[in-house]
Order: sequence, then structure tokens, then C-alpha cells
Amino acid sequence: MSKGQSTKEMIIEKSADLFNIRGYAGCSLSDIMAATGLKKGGIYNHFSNKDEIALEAFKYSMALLETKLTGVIAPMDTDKDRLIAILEFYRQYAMNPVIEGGCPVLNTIVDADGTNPKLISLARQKTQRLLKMLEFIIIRGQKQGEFRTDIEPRTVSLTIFSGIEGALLLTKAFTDGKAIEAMINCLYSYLENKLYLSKS
Amino acid sequence: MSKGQSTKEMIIEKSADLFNIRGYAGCSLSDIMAATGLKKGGIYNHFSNKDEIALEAFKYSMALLETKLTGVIAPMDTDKDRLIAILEFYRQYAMNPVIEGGCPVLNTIVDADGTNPKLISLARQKTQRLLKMLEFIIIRGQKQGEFRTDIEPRTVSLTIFSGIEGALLLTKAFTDGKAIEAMINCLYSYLENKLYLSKS
DNA sequence: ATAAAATAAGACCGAACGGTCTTTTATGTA
DNA sequence: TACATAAAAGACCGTTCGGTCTTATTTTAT
Repeated sequence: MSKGQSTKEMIIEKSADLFNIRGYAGCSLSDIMAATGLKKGGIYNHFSNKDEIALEAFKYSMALLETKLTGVIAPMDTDKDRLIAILEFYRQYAMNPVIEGGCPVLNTIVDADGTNPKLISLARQKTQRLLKMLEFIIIRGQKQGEFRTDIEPRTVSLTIFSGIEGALLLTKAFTDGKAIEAMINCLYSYLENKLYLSKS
Repeated sequence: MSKGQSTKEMIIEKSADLFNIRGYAGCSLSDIMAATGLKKGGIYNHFSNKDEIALEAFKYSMALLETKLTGVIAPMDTDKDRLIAILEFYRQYAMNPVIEGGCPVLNTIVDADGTNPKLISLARQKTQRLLKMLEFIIIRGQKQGEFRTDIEPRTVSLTIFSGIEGALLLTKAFTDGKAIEAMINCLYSYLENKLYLSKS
């Protein structure tokens, strides 16, 4: 890899943290300069404007999140175990986020909504991807007779994702892990009651 | 009320929407000038800096939310009905928020975290108030034998609040009401299974 | 080793930022 | 109605903003 390419990636990685913590408007080029150790010329050699940096930084964050998530799902044998793996991933994610500043979905939707059309559109699209990933597991589980079919996959995915994101918000406010513990507990019994076939 | 006091309140009301939509860093004094129709002198006659406007605007938003919330709880006779009233309040709140831009708790925690210490501290404090309001209902219900006592009030309040806020986030991304419907449904059965005494 | 090409530096730009201060205008009271 | 006071205007300040462009330096390939 060329020198230029590697510094470009470095800029993206550093910016990903910055934008995730401070938001688009709250993060200036001087901040990026300070974080990367580069001057303006070095940064604008790789990007044409601040918008482009923010967009690529968000893509990077989401790619990282998706990679970790699929990595956690992959070794599982049943769809139930896959759902559990996702919940457990987020349980530890709350206190040890992949990207500094917490969940990029949460941060970016709030930050970009009403101010940055391109960014909110991308965030919407990436959020949709995560929801679809959940729905895919649920649909397959239903087809294979592992899950009940009297509940819509979309309903389940929205519930799980809402619950997790809300708990991550409260983790931001109160730094302990009580919110995520409480919510995951709730989601476990939700799945038990509404999705899984076998009642113990 | 003096002329000055009423324009001060007008500035706060208009700013509340602005800050809630655009965030602290994303909202400039020019924005406030445009929204209020006042020039800089007229605004700084009532406030000493942008920080103070943001703080008072957030206080105003939260006071409005709390008022609406207590108004919805007040007429109820049982604690179970009070919890239901809160859930139903947020069901319609998702599509028709009190303050433009959605829930100020959600927006402000994300916006101010890591950038605005005074604002995040206030947001934390106001969020705590809302949680306590929930816990108060639960504790009373437990004392009066209406609710089960084998679950911590804090756990329930965190679960309800996390769920609602997460659903409000997804409502921001996908403008339909599917997320809040799904989550409230989940919370209903959560309360049914974990909090209410009488199983039907 | 050298030349060409890629990369970074940093001076520079106009605009917008938050904030101050004096002047003008509106308000409330006697 | 006149006067004291409160409120609003708007010119002004230094700073920082995102962004451009020329110059210098470093890679890279020959």
C-alpha cells in the first residue's frame, strides 16, 4: 500500500473517533489536524471537503461494527444462538465500544438529523442494513421451524434494536452498565415469550 | 409581565426548538436571531452568552415535557394505569413531539456528551428526574400490593426508559411509527410478566 | 542517482463565529 | 406629557471557520 493510502486511512480512523464524540458541527478541521498531526494541506490532499471526511469516517465506523457483529454471529449453529450472540455482543459493547464515543448509529442519527442530509441518509441506510441482518436471522429461524411465525420479523428487529440503542443512550448518561443489563434481560424474556417455539 | 420578560421567554421557546434540532454546536447566534426576529443586541440584553441560552432552552423543554407527563399521570387511579398512561403518552409523542426535533433527553445527551460539560450535567440530572418519576410509581405500587416486589424499581424504570428512547431514535431515522409500536408492545408484556401481580 | 510524481506544508482568503459596547428607540411611571 | 429606565439595534472586535493554492518536501520508479 502506498504511503498516501495509509495516511488517508489514518485520517479516517482518527476522524471516526472525533466525529463520533463531537458530532459533525462540533468537530473542526483544526481538531482533525491536531488528531492526525497533519496540516491542512496534508488532509485536503486526500479529501475535497469536511463532508467527505465525515462520510468516510462514518462508513469506516459502521464497517468496523458490522465486521465485529458478523464475527460474533458466524460461529453459532442455531438462529436462537445467533440472536443471543448479538445481545451478548452489545452487553459488553456498552461498556467497551468499538468506536470511542459510543454507538455511531445513535450518535450520527441524532447529530445529522435536520442538519446534514447526506450524512443522515447514509446513517439511515446503514441502520437499515443492521435491521435487515437481524431480520434475516429471524426469517431463517422461522423457515426452519426454530421460531414462531406469528410475529413479524421487522417487529422483532425493531424491538431488539430500539431496546439496545436506548440502553446505550442511558449508558452514555450514567456510566454504569445497569441500563444495558436491564434491557437485555427484558429482551431475553421478550424473545422467550414471543419468538421461541419451545416453552421450557 | 414586563415586555422584557415576555421577549426573553420568546427567545427561550424559539431557541428550544433550534437547539433540539441542530444541537449546541450546530446552532449559531445568527440562527437564533433569524428565528426570533431580534438582532444581537436584543438577545444579549437578556442572556450573557450562548451557553446560557442553551441551558435555559433545555430547561424549558424538559419542564414542558414533565408537565405534559404529569398531566397524563394525574387523573389515573392505579399505579398500573399510570404506567400505561406514560407508555401511551410516548406512543403518540413519537409522531407528535412536544418540542420540534424529537425528545430533548435523547438529543441533548448525544449532543452534549463529551463537548459541553454544563449541558450534559444538566441533561443527566433531568433524565434522573424522569427515571425517579417512574420509580416512584413503581415503588408505591409495590408498597400497596399492586406490583410484585421481586424486581428492582430502578431496573424497571431503566428498561422502560431505554426502550422508549431507543424507539424514538428509530422514529427519527424511519419516520413511521413502527418502532414505537413494536417497543411499547414489548414493554406491555414485560410489565405483564415481571411487574404486575395478577396473571390473567 | 535522478527525475517525475505524489504528498505535505503553510500562507492566505472571505465568511461566519461568539461576544462587546455605544447609540437609538420603546416602555412604564409620575 | 415628560422623564427615567428598560430594551433593542447594529457597528465593531478578535478569532476561528472551511477551503484554496503555491511552494517545499518526500516517495517511488527508473
